[in-house]
Amino acid sequence: MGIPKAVDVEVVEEAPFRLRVPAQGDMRVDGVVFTSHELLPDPAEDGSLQQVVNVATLPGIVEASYAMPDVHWGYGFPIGGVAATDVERGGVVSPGGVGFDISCGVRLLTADLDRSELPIERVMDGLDRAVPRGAGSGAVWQLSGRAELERVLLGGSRYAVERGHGEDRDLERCEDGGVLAGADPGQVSARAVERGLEQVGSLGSGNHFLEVQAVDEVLDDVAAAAFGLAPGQVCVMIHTGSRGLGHQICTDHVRIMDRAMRAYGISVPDRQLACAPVESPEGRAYLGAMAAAANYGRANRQLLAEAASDVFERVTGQRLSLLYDVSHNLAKIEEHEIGGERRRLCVHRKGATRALPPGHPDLPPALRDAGQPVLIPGSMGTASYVLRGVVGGGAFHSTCHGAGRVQSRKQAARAITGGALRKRLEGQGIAVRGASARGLAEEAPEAYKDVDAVVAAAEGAGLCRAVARLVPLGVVKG
DNA sequence: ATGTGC
Repeated sequence: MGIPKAVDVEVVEEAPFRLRVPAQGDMRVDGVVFTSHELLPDPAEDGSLQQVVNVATLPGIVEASYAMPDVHWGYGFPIGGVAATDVERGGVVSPGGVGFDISCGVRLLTADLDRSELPIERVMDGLDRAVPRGAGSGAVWQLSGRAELERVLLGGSRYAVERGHGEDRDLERCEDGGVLAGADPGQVSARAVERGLEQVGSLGSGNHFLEVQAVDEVLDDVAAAAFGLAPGQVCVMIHTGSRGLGHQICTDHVRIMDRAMRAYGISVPDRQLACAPVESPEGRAYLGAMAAAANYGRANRQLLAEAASDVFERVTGQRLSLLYDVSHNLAKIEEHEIGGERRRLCVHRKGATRALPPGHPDLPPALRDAGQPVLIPGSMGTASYVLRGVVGGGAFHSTCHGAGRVQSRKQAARAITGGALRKRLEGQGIAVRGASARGLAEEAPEAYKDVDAVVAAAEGAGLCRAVARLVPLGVVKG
């Protein structure tokens, strides 16, 4: 990606955890970063602030080019970036604003068990056998061919439930009821299909994981009760996405848009911001393929959750119950008020989570009073969080998605060996299963920001409220 | 993130 452009931008701390970059040059709106100077990555090593500036030049962008407290350098857009464009006023959609792992997200399940009564080693041994992971193929489901894959692309978690992998209640506990509308399998290339056939129900690698966790601390009694969370309670968190299929779709459509941009008279400061009007053949094609990948990612998490639940039933006699499933890499068409008018916007969230406030009509009745659960996976061996949306929030009802990297994978692998890290985790009482030594080292906690500080910043910025802090008991990694 | 990389 090269060396970051030396940024010479004015950054104004206008409120605690709210830095503003006033529009200058080609910027159509200001940049707003919900963080402190301490959490902001060093511009000499990380290009994310420049990327916030670049995104502000996109046609049709409204309000501001936003970034969350876990912001860091990504492909075109920063990871932690939120940007909305006005569909009826030439607004664009950009695959770089979603990222390569389309619909990467998190699912949290609860067990009716206290950590003191959990036979963790036996559960971990069961999960070790039941959870396909690592690069390449190997998955819970074997699909018969393109026709069946298309049902996954159109149906998401709903199709998995129809096939007996879960129950109807699960769908109420998924963003969009488990299936994103508008999927168009016709826009998914043969190569993406080929990669997707053998990966439905697989974790992948990198920062993806399945963790057995316990509630360490309840921070909002009322919301925690509504979410079914109590101190000491055992939970399972699954963090994964759309695997090779989503990656291939992003690759394909970046190329298509890179070629098409000129015809629409669009110029961007970075080719990685390749984009096209939402209402153009290329824009619609991408959004159709993206929705297909989103549904693939949801079916993926549904199948892994069922596999984990089967293990819990065998070992403890209890199945798991779905608290919620969120995506943190997606562009969605949503209505928001801009300058006193309801507008149709294309909201890109890349490494950012939708966080609907209490009372929002899109929430299921059981969650409507408390607000949308927001699931924040911490880095390996550190805490994770459950947050909730708040009235008044900001950035089109969005908040952070995780700790956010501060070291590259290469830097992290240089700093520690996988073996040493495994020993350290086991010394902390965290069971580790099936991780490659290299993969483990790349995910060392010191390669990430402090998740407690990120959550404090998101709360301090008024984007969300913390509901519970979770700590890991065991981790399954690719 | 990714059948991991100029």
